[in-house]
Amino acid sequence: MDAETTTKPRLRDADATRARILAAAKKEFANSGLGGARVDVIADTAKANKRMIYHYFGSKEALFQTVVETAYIEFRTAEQSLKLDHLDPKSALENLVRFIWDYFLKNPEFITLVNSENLHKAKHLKASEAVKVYNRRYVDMMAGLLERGVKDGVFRAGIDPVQLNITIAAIGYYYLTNRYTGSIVFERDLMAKNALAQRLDFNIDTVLRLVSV
Amino acid sequence: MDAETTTKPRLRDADATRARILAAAKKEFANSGLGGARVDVIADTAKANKRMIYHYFGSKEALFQTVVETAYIEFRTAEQSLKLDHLDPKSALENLVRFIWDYFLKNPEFITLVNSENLHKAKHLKASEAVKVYNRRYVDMMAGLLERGVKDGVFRAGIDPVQLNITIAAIGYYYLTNRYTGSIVFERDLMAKNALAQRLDFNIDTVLRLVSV
DNA sequence: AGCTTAACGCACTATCTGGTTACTTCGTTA
DNA sequence: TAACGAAGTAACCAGATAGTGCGTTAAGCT
Repeated sequence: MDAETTTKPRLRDADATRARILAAAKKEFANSGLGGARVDVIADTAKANKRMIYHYFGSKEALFQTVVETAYIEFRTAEQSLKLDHLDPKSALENLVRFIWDYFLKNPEFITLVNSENLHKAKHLKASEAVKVYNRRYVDMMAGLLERGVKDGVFRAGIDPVQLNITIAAIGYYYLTNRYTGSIVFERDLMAKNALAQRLDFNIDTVLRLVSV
Repeated sequence: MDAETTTKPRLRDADATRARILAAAKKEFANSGLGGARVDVIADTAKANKRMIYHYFGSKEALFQTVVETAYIEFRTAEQSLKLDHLDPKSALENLVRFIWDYFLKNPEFITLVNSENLHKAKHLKASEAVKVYNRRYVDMMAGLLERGVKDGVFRAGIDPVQLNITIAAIGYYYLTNRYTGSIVFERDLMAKNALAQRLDFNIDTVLRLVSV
């Protein structure tokens, strides 16, 4: 009837239903972990029937696997969209630290999903070749950035890009994943606006001191 | 009959049973998270009856709470046993980084328990006053160490001891908690002996560069 | 020895939960 | 427009799971 231009609200839309289930699953798995998540809750949240979950994904664990893999690829894709080549090495590195911090902050589910996956010894991620490919590209980018900095005389030589990469993620990730216990033991609100800004500054400083000559 | 000198294997020993349950629970919660842990498994592992768990701890969640609180206090207690006062500030800091790394490495359950507790927004740790007290003492120690370094002219002034503390934990914790996904995406065995040694060196370097004048 | 208290364990249940069966309804196309 | 496959649903099931009722027996005390 009407052309493809108008978005007709289809009563039956496989892609849309699948996407709703995936989004609901991401939320539920992030909130409760694999063991704590409830398939019925996912179905309800997705406004779908539980049968549909098994129709599209096969099992609870297969659904979890898809969620985790998707989350990883989304992260690396976002990272790839960063254009750092035209910046001087120091600014580029600072932007990278800032980007990763912001991503973790705005996507708290990502962190909890990664934690869950590691609790299960990464058995759901093992299959994925896509993740490796994305990551290789990312490590190469980091290596190139370091090299450029050395050539410019602003970075010291001999830094392992993987170690640096892990450290950049670590100083943001740890702070945010442990925000609840952290806020208790340190008796300050780690998620207060100024606390977050202060932490980001500290992290940028840490990384720049680490690579400087 | 025989004196208290000989350790008689008592058939009924409340403390021993309680301790066995606690140890089993720690293991099970660390392996499977709160949602994935099974009370029956804990009872079996503890060679106790499930009834005993409810007798001593009341509920699965109360047991989890005890496990988490105990793990925290054990960590801070071990930390306190470090004697750093007689060392020059740099060596003291290096020893601290080394200690925390070793502790995380040798107590992997600690990390997974903290992750689980944060997944649940630290609702089980909220009550505990003991944890706060231990932590205050620790932060004070760190502040004193920094101050001493400044006075000696080896550390720069103005470093927030809490931020530094978080960073020291972060660069070890993140590497170890994400060892499984990390080993996949970076395509190297992060837990290999030389990889671990390399990481510790990198971390010590990171911290010393961070505090140096 | 007798008595009281607390450790201990069997066997049970109400409920939950992942997964399925059997069926209906919509959309597309021959 | 008939008909066929795909999308969708409700009701159901078997096994799992947190939690208990109640009886038994060891340990300590007098």
